[in-house]
Order: sequence, then C-alpha cells, then structure tokens
Amino acid sequence: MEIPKTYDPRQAEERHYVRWEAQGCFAPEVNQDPSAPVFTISIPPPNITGSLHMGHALQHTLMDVLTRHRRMCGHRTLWLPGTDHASISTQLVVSRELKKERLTRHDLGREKFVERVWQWKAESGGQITKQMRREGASVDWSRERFTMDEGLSRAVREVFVRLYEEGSIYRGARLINWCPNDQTVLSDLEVEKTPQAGKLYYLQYPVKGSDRRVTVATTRPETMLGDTAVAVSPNDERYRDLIGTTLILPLVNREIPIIADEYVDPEFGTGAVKITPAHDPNDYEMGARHNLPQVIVIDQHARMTEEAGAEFTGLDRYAAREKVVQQFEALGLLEKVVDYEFSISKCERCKTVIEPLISTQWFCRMSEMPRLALDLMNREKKPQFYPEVPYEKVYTDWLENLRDWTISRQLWWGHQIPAWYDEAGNVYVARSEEEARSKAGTNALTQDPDVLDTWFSSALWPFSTLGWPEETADLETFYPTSVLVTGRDIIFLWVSRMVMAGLKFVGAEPFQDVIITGTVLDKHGQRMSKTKGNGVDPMDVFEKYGVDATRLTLAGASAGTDIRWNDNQVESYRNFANKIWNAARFCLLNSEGASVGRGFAGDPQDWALHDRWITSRLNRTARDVGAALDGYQFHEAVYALYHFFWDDFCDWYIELSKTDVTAVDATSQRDAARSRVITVLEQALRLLHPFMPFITEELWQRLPGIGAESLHAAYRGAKVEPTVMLTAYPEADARLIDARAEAEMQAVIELISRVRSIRSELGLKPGEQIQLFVGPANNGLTGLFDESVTAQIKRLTRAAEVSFKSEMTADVVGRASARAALGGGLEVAVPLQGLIDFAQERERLRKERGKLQDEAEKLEKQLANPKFVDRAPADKVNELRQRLTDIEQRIKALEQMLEALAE
RNA sequence: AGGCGCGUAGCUCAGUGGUAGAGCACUACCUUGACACGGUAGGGGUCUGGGGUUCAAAUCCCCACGCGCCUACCA
Repeated sequence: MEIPKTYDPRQAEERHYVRWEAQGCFAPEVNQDPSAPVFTISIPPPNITGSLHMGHALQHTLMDVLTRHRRMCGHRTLWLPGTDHASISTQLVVSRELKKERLTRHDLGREKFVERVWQWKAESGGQITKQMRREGASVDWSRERFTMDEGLSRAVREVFVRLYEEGSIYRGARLINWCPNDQTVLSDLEVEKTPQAGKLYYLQYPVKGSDRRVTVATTRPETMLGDTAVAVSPNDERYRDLIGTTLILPLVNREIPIIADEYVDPEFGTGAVKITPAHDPNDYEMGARHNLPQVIVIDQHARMTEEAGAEFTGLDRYAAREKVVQQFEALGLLEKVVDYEFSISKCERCKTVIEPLISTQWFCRMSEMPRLALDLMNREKKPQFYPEVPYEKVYTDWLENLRDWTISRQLWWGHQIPAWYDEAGNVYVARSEEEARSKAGTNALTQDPDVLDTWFSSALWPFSTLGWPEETADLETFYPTSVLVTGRDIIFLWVSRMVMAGLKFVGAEPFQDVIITGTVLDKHGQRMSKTKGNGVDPMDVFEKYGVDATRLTLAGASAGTDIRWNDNQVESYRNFANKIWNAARFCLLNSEGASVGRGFAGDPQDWALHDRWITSRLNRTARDVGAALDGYQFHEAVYALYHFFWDDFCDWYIELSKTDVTAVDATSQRDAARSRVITVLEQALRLLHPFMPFITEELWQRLPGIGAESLHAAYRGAKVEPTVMLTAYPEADARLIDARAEAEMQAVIELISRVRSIRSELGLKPGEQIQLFVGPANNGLTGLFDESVTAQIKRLTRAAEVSFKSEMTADVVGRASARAALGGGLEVAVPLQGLIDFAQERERLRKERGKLQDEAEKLEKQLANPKFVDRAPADKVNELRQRLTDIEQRIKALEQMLEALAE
C-alpha cells in the first residue's frame, strides 16, 4: 500500500464532502430509528453580500462539532442552513454596481431594481454556501432557506398582520435616527456612538423686555434655529425668577418660554438648556412633557429648511453651524467656545453622522413581548446562556429597558410592508393585496413603499425556516431547536428578538441553549476589519494548513473568550494532523492479518499491562470528551483528544506494541497485536471525527475490517456507504477505566524516563547499550516487570539486559553506577564500568536530592502544623503524609547512593 | 458616568481553594524500519502590586495600577 509520509489535506477535503452530501448523510432522514432523540441547530444566516470570515469559521466549527457528535450518538440531527437578504448592504452593493454603468436605482425604477438584486443574488450571493462546503459543515442543504423565500416572506406578512391587528404595530410620527447618506431610518441598534473631539458653544439669548441674557451651552449651534424653549432646573436659584418669562431667540426673533424641568442638571454648563424638540431625542421628550411646538429646521439631506430662515435655507448642517456662530459673534451674543469631547451617533454601516428627525414610520411596541421573554427567564431560566456570566444579565438588562422598535426602512430591497392606502389615506394591513382590497372595498390602493428591517424577518428564522405558519412536520419535529451558536454582538439585534417572536407566535422558546462565542482578533489583539486590512481569510488558512487543523484551532480556543489569531497555533494542529496520519500509516503498513474490532478478547484482567492501560485511557478520554461537549467546553475536548492521541497512543502505546506488531512471522500473536492497535486507532478516529472530519474519514476508509456493520444501529438501514460520520461515538465504559493499570503504567513510564534521563545527562551515545539493575525485588512493583514489560524497557532504554536485584546496595549494583530513586521505593541503576565521572554523578544526585528535600521540607512544615492536621480533611492529610513518606524514601535511597560514591 | 471581563513561562493561553500546566519559541543530542509537520532529554514563572479571609490562595474578598469590551439622553 502506498501511503505518503506527509498528510495532504487537500485531496481528502475534495473527496469526502461531495459523497456525504450526495448520499444524504447530513439530512435527518438518514436516521432510521423512529425513537431517536432530536437535535437541531438553526444557523445564524449569514448575509448574502458577505463572504466567510473567521467569526463564521469559528461558529460553524462549533455547530458542526455539536451536530456531528449528536449524529454519531444516533440522534436525529438537523443543522439547517441559509442566508439573509440584508436590505441595506445588498441594496448598497447593487447600487454600487449600477454606478459603474452610470445608473442609479431611480433610473431603473423599483421593479427593475429588485429584479436586478435577485439577479445579483443568483450570481454572487452564494459565496458563503460554497465556502461552508469547504469547511465541512454538515448542514442539510435540502432544507436551505433564504429570508426572502416565499415561505419566509409569508411568515413575515403573517406576523406583521397579527401584530398590527392586536395593536402591537403602529404607524406614527416620532423622532427617529435618520441616515442622510442611506436615506433611511435606522433602529437604535444600528447606530453606533463614537467619541468625538468637538466644541461647546455658549450662546446668549436676551430676555424679553430686560437687559438680561440667558446663556445656553450647545454642541450643535445650528439647531438653535429650531429652539422652542429654554429649560432650567426648578431648584436653580440663578434662574428661579426667570421661569415663565420669555426669551427672544436671536436670528429668528421667535419668542420662546423659559420652562422648569427636573431633567436639567444645574451643575452642567450654564444650567440652562436650549430645547429643540424636532432635532434632539431629549428635547423631543421634554417638548412632549411641556407641549412645546416642533420647529423642523433640518431636512432628510441634513440641509436647513425654510423654517430656518431665508438666509439658512438649503445650507448643509455644518455650514449652517458656522454661519450661526458667526452671526452670534457679530451680535455679541457668543459668550465663548470651549473644546469639548462628546460622543456622536453614526450610521453603523456608512459612518455618516445620524440626524435625529421627526418622521412617520412603523413601530413595533416593546412591552408585551419583552415581558414574555423575561418571564421565561425568571420562570425556567431559558434560554441557558454559555457562558452564563455575563450574557444572561446582558440579555435581561436589555429586555428590561426597551424602546419601541422602528421596523420600517426607506429601501426597496426587502419585505415590502403589507399595508395599503386608499385615496383618502386610510390604511389597510393585510396578508395580500387581494385581502386589502376586500377590506378597503376598492381596488384603488397603493402599497406602502417601505420595507421591513431585515432583523424583523431574522427574528422569525428558527420557525419560519421550518414552515411556520403552516403546522408542518418539520416544525413539529425540530422546534424548539437545541442550541444557538452566535457572537455577542447580536444578542440584542437577533437573539432576544428570536426569543420574543418564538414565544409570541409558536408559544415556545426558539432554542434551549445559547452559546456566545468570543471574537477572533488579529495577533496583536485588534479587531479584524476591512478598513484596517488586518483580516485573516479562513480560505487562505484552509489552503495553507488544511481545514481540519483550522477547525481544531478554533474549537481548541477557550470557550467564550476572544481569540487572538496566531498561525503558530494552526501550524501545531497541522502537525497534529500529520501525526495522526503517520500513526495510521504505521498501523496500515502493518495491517496484514489485522481487523478493526478484534484483539481485545477475554477478561481484561488477563491482558497485557499496556493493553489494559490504553483501554483505560481511551475510555477515560471518551468520558472526558463527552462531558466537555455536554458542557460546550470544546477546548477541553480538544485538549483531551490531543493528549490521548499524541502522548498516550503514539508515544507509548504504539511504541510498546511495536515489537509484536512488526514481528516478521505471521503469528496469531502478531495479528492480535496488530488488531489491537488498529482497533484503538479506529476508536480514536471516531472520537476525533466531529472536530476533524476529513482526515478521520480519509483514514477510516482505509482500515481493514470496517463496513456497513461498523455504522451506528440508527444508520444501518440507510442507503449510504460506510462512513465514519455515521459510526457510534465511543462511549466510556466505566468498568474499563482502570486506575490501577494507569498507576502501574505510570511506574513503568517513570522507570524508562529516568533511565533515558540518566543516559542524556551522562552524555551516552544513542547507540550505546547499557545494563539495568532494578530493585529491591521485594518491592511490590517489581511484580509488574514480566517478560514482555522487561523487553519493552530494554528496547526503549537501549538496555542489553535488565536484572532484578533483591537489594540495591553498592555491593550489588557496583559502585560505578548512575542511579535514580523512583516512586514506591523502587530504584534503578545503570552500571557504567569506569565510564562514570564520580564527581559529576554525585552532583547529579545532590541536585536531585536538593529538589526532593525542598519539597519534603514544605510537606513536613505543613504536617507539623496542628491546625492543618485538625482542620483539613483527613484524606488530604493522608495524601500529604503518603507523599512525604515516598519522598523520604527517595531521599534515603539517594543518600545511600551518595555514600557509595564517597571518595 | 455606570456595568462587565481580563492581567499566569519570551509569545498565545488553560487551570479557579490543596505538589504551577499546554502549544509555540529556546538549549543539547538524535536522519532508530509511522512521522524532522519527528524523537529523547532539558532550561525557563515571588501566577500585575498591596492588604484581608483560611490550616492552606494563582484560585475567594477589598484596594491600587494597566488593558479591553458593553450599556447610557448629560446639553
């Protein structure tokens, strides 16, 4: 059999996914067991304009690990894929394309533009779905969904109509966040605050019929043109007498009142606040409290309106600012200007400064639905967040202080609002135009031109993708889903809204658990971003190190915390993949006469030590991995697998099996040993499969003795070729976890390591054969060293001979020996016939003794403390006593050795 | 302004009351019949600083310093 010495990930990645997908291995229908438990994950739908980034790669890896694990446990698993339509982004992308043709969307008109977007989607919108295949994501493509699909759109209309009919959706004029660049309203969550170095302008407003002036401080002088009051704190002595009097607003000469409101902080600025109800959220509220008029001085393009006065009409807001300041200065009404840092709201997408405007929009009331979600958390602690701290609190805090959600957008791409107006302006909200017509009693209707916030449809994702509002079999079977894996940035935008919608419309939470992943940062700890150009493209990493290594890196990063991306880490997992490849290569090159699943017959107590040991380690690993995955501690699972495979299986088990496995004669002993290594390998491949799907499949396919009967019972009737992904995930058998075998093996390992250490420290050449004395023979441990173990010790320490001595005195082992004191009173000696440098050997032994003495001293001190002995648990005290005894024994042995070496 | 998190080996990070760990990097030796993307043996840490609780603190509490994130209507 030709097996290359180095693993080439590429060819395995190309072969297996296609077959898995074609044979329906990812679809829940592959499961033939009607009583199987169900496991469902609904993917956070990536945006159709996007391409795969490290955040996706991380989340997809975790979802795939969970899905593949549950599938191997025989569960009926569904990981449902799809994408969302991303109104603004997509519209911007397509508009940019049009710009190249010197066209705008208005040139095309709405219908043609939307057609064009669909066309763009068909051509360029499928990038992520291709990339997910490369990742190995075991999603059921036959159930792929898109938020603008007919079915999902129907769900959107249904929800809209129901909410409208019960009064939870309303239309009205409110102060909203307006993006003058994108020409649309934005919800509070799509606005980002950034600190900004600016100025605070102190403007003086004359008091009517008096020489007095009231000074107000503002960061936006241009808004003064729309002021309709000045507010002061009711308890502020400085202004008390002015409350209720009138000011003359400079430049516009409007008379405005001085009002009192608790909101005003007398400590800040001058203690007097100009109030512009039409252009500031706080002023808007105060205006409502005091019934102030709203004077609109800025329009949707952030230019001044006619209301701002003839001189200002049409000026950009910043030009207007300058002009206002100039004129105040000219009038002697500019008291001062100071530098001032404040935070400014920008459009999350285009970074344009948001203009708060009064505008008629559709809103969704946030009163009953957040209550449903909060009640569920209080009552049943659902969904369960991982990590619970701090995300559960982040989630509930947000739900407790929600403002109504602006759901309309002035865009063309998206779900057009199912509301129609007749000529009189009456509104008819309906599931279809026909329904609206029959409600209106006329055909002369125009549909509201706006579309809904993309997140409105995303909120329905976990059930709309399963067929809701129809009562489909999928909805019945797969809802609520099991777990949601996502980033912390969309807990508000998406997670909470899904919970609200799920509770409201299906009557059950959309998922039981929520895993919040960290952010993948660059190696300097910076957020990856296009503008900084510090992003790492997962596709490049796949190409360079392989998909499996990349997945292991992502899964191996600590749960919930941010990940600094570092190629070194992937490289080490690439090396691990190569280690797996070569361990398998060894097994396969020596596989004649071997078969998976054989070799471990009979009572385990009759097996060789290393066989009992590896079986114990394997079962312990299966137990640890299972427990880690149940708690979503992926990194613990990776750690356990890595060390089991490399340290236990490769470094020791394969080495200890080599003599038997590579025997020249085809004996049953040889074949049984071969079967045992290959059986352990096969179990290890199964354990690794959810994390490293490609290499495990590639190798598993080559193992002798695998076939349809290797599959998990739930998949045996399915029409699939044997595949590791449908085998049973190894489950720990508690009876095979053998602490004694592990302790005994530990003694053998210590012996070998110490002898190697002696060899190394004394600078013996690798080929130089030595002799070993081990004893004293009355020690319980020497019973371990049967013929086979002794042979292994010889091989691994390059010893020509191992002799067991009843005593380990200098007389017996010879004065010229390098020696070591092992645990349990065991000693080992390497006689060196004059080669030994006595001074050097004494130094070595003293150093060793020094270390032990330090430790003994600490233990003695602790054990001499009556408080410790009295108050610490008895087994802890015993443990330390035992450790001390062992150390003392070793020290004693070392002292005898030193004595024997004395000049 | 508030809330939360983090600070452990040169680097990236596990560990969260009872003997300080991993990967990478580093040193020495080794082309031994799976693997140099490898093997063997090593070096390296007053667990940010200070105080407290405890028989025992990297781990729990308080304070300080440094870093990061999130939320918020201070003109």
